[in-house]
Amino acid sequence: MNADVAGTALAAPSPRPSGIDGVARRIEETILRGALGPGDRLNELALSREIGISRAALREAVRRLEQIGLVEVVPNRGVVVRQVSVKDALDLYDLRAALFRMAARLAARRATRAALAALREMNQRMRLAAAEQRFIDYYTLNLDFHAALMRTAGNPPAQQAYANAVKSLHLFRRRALIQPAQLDLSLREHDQILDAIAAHDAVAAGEAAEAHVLLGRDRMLDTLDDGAAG
Amino acid sequence: MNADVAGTALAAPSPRPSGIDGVARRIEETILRGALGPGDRLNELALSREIGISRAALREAVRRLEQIGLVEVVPNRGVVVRQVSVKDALDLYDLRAALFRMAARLAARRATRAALAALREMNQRMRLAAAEQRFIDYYTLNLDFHAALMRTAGNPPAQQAYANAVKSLHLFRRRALIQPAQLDLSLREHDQILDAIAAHDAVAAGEAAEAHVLLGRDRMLDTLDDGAAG
DNA sequence: GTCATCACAATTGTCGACAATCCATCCATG
DNA sequence: CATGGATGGATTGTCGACAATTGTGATGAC
Repeated sequence: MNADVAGTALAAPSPRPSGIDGVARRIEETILRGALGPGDRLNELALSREIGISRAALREAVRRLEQIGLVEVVPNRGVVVRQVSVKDALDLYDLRAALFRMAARLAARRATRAALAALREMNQRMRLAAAEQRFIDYYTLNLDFHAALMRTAGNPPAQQAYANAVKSLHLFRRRALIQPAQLDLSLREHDQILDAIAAHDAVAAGEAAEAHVLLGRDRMLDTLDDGAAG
Repeated sequence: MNADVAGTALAAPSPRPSGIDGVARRIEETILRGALGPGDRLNELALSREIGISRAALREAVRRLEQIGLVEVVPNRGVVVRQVSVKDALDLYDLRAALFRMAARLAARRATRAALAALREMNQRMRLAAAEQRFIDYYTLNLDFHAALMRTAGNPPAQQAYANAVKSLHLFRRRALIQPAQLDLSLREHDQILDAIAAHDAVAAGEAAEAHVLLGRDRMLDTLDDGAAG
């Protein structure tokens, strides 16, 4: 995760959907998987050679990533993977809370029985993963659950804003370190959201969803304090 | 607002902050001011010649606009100014409502006396513009008021998401047609939001802000129905 | 020994040209 | 006359090269 590691970062043979979109997604995956960490610099020439495209195409892709918030562009000095401060992370949690509340409210009105069942099943799989201490699976399933709920809301711009916020939060250093005891809390909060949606209670669903994200923020802050204190 | 008008659309001598950012903003202004309307095609060669830059630079700028949601890119077929359907507009209103609620809640806790005073003054100027039937001024001031409140919340990613939603809504055909009688309602809703912020009542401020946007959505829908009926 | 100046290497910004694709038109054929 | 395919123009996709800027290291003056 040192600076200027572009030369070795992109070895993974992702299926590459051609075009700028595919290139952008490929760099995005590389950043999100941690091969390129916050603060790392993106050398345009090296990166383009690595991927096998021209600099012009690479630059177009990078502009998209800039708008998403994954990288910062300093004129005449290049692009670096964005550094997400604690303040930034808190802002992103607040944003996520607002969007998730909105989605839950809409889902309470719009969710089909099939969509609700799918959400319930995802939550069950999360519960299983937690019980078996498969924390990485739990983490992935958790992302999927939230994304699925956002999709159920049927509001594409909100869905995209939420997805962008999640991506930026990936760049926050001190994530992970989930404390197993807290997984049960989180799962029960999911149940509350789903129960409210099943009852078509938009207000309750919204409040539960908002609270869930904000409690997640608090749990993140706790691990931060622990890390600083111990 | 016909198709393929790129050749004459950008005559306005905007102050051009150099770099991709300036180019993107310039095209954005052109679209938002209506010189390029929804569905219009952007000819890369003509546009780049018009602005006085190369196609490569233009394409980088356009990629940003795509991520914002102002244009759609169809592979091998070019970019067109996005068409915002009624469904899209409703989604954007819902998104705005959620973000505006969040901002008002935060502002109730964070707003300084000076910021609140500034918001109050903007609202007064809106009242004056409404009284004098300067509807265009009113419209601009209204945008400024909302943007200022979002800024006061101190949450940059939310602020940007809100700004993007507003820009996309500009592309919605049937906006404008504000009915003067509704301006008073909107102004009083602003007062309610500001009163709640002044009282540091986050819950009331949030509810008032959310209601304000959703009522604005309803008012927009009314003019739509009128237009269809009459 | 410290600081200012200058030249060089590295990287980004910009550009024009070539290749690939799409669309409209025209022509041949049933 | 309708339909399918070929052809040409126009537009987008991609690329490599050149110009401009920045950072770095060496050199010299105080």
